[in-house]
Amino acid sequence: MKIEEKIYRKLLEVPSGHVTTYGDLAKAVNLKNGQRVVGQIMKKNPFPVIVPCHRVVKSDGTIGGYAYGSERKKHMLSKEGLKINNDKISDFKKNLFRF
DNA sequence: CGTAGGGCGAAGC
DNA sequence: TGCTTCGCCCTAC
Repeated sequence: MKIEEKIYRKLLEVPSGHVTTYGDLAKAVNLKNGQRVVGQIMKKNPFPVIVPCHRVVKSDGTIGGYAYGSERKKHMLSKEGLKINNDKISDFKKNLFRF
């Protein structure tokens, strides 16, 4: 199975209102330092509607990038119940989903 | 098949 | 505490 498929699968396990990080997601699919790959895959995301790529943030809790604009990403996250402070998630660790 | 690059990360200044 | 640099793995070209 391709690495990207695993990533999508894992990402789908993240419930609304929760987020994960690029690094954690990478580890979840057996990639030690695959953070960049995850980002790459998200960007190339063939199922943008199915896969909630906006629930993936950086390890420090900042929003990070988004193929359709980080603003959109922030908005969606806040709509899911997350509190965003400027570009960071206030209670990020609290809402962080662990596999 | 080789090279560049990425929605990052951790360490260094 | 905030910015810069280097490194990492995988995919796409």
